[in-house]
Amino acid sequence: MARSSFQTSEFVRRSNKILVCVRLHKMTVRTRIAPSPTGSPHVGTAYMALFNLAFARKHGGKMILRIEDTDQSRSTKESEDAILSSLKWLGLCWDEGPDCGGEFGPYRQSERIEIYKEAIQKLVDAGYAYPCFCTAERLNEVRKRQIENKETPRYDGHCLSLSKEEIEQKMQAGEKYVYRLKIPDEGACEFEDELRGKVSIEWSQVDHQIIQKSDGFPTYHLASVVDDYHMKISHVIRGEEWINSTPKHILLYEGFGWKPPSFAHLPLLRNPDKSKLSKRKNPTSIDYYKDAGFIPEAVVNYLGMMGYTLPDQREIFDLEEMSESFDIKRMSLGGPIFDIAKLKWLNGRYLREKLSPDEVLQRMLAWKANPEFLGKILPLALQRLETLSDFFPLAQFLLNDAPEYTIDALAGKLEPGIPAKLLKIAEWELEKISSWDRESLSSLFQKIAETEELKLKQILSPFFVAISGSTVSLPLFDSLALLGPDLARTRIRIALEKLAVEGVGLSKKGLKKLEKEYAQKYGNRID
RNA sequence: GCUCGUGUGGUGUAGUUCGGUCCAUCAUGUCGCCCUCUCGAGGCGACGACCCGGGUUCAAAUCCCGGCACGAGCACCA
Repeated sequence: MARSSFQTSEFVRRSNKILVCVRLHKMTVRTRIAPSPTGSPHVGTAYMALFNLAFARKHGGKMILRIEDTDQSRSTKESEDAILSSLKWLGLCWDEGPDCGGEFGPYRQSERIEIYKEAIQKLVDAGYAYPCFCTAERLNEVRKRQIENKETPRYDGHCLSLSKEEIEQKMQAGEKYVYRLKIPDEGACEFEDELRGKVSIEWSQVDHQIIQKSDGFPTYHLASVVDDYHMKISHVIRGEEWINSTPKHILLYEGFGWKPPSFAHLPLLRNPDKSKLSKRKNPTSIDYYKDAGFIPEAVVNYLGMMGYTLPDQREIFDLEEMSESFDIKRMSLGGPIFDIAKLKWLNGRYLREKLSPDEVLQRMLAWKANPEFLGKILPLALQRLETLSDFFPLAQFLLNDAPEYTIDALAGKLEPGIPAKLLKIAEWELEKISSWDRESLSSLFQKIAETEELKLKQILSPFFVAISGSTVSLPLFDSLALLGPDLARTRIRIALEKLAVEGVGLSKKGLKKLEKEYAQKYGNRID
């Protein structure tokens, strides 16, 4: 009896060991998120991070964070820092990354340039890539003609016919060039998507993608494939927006002679009008949700229920609970609409069910009810105080999500249409400022006043209302500075929407006209 | 425009793999009622959906075909 049970357990032990070996050897799950540090931390990044994490955790694997900063003109260190700290705030933590290192670093693409150079040479040698000397003018012309002929715009392979001598000559002459991926002339690329099954895309639809820019930096496609391979990524879980370029990636793996990872393309978060979530229509910055008083647990929980349900349909869960039973096949494929009303409900439940009153108090203190923040408001309010009790009513708009006001207050005494125009211009101009402080904000509005040939005082009234809810309030520029870019922008957007529903906003035509006028007076927009 | 992807109430979803147990689940939202000093929270209830048209079948949300709608991609951006 004792002996046989010993044998049994010995057998189980041994076969477990074998199983574990097989898993470790073949199946070590490694997923990644690869944000590009070109703006404020996006909820979509958090969404992808959450599912990559849940998948990795479920399979006892790791998630890697890699910074994709190959666009040197747009990438900033501030943005990188902001993204890392926002993800940390949410509690979505990575096992390897630029801040904590790891076995397969560096984790910032700008620090891996040599690896890509070598990789591209390998591709050229293998006949998968070639140099291209075409000018932007020629490319534009080709594209124009193709669109006229209703074809998918695509490089025509012009430089493919260059001889070795011609190439050498051009390079020696110092002509600018890029490297392109050579796409097969016919057939289709078929690949397996973990969620959607077989996907087939004709090669004729795929462009001869530039894989190295003329500044010597690789593009996303090349860099991410090379890094995913070197970082031993087993499962690429990313947004649906990448499906159409997956053939390029598969071809790159083939060119290198590497085995591609599995791919899973998740649906994209949507605006209420079903378009891809964008800051024009919805707050997309993680910082907005933090500033507006949401707590990280609720935000993560909410993102988790976008497209996913636990097997028992429970709605309140954390990352750990989600990971335990996580099955990527349970994802819904329709793009979920990011519904702030439901997020608020969920956040409320966390506040009253998951946290104790004392914990809620601590959160509030850490959030804005602290000496530092209130201390910054006080100097602005002081001249306006007669009693201590005057303070909070004055400061209210700096502590709440958004103020309330009437459309009449917003429209003010300005001519109809002017408030909307000013708000829109400011929205665009605010995208351009490099640092969000009193000085920059002040000069921004001075500039608008000058350009629009109005007095500063005149243009400011709609902003006072949009930001504070009243024309009688604390100084605007200081208030904006304290509010931060995300809350401020959202308030301007809300004001614009209010004007639009009242019929005194910008019509489609008006907006087009304003866009042109803006480009002329203020230069190009950044979106 | 071309290509790919996706379609269950206003919104998030279960059910679709292997057709019946689905005159379709749960939640949110809106409205109403109860509780309560008000409001809120909580409880209860109502409203509201299988994109459309064919086909297969005794039986279709589920399988097949054809439409339609929506989204994404089509950059020296990622």
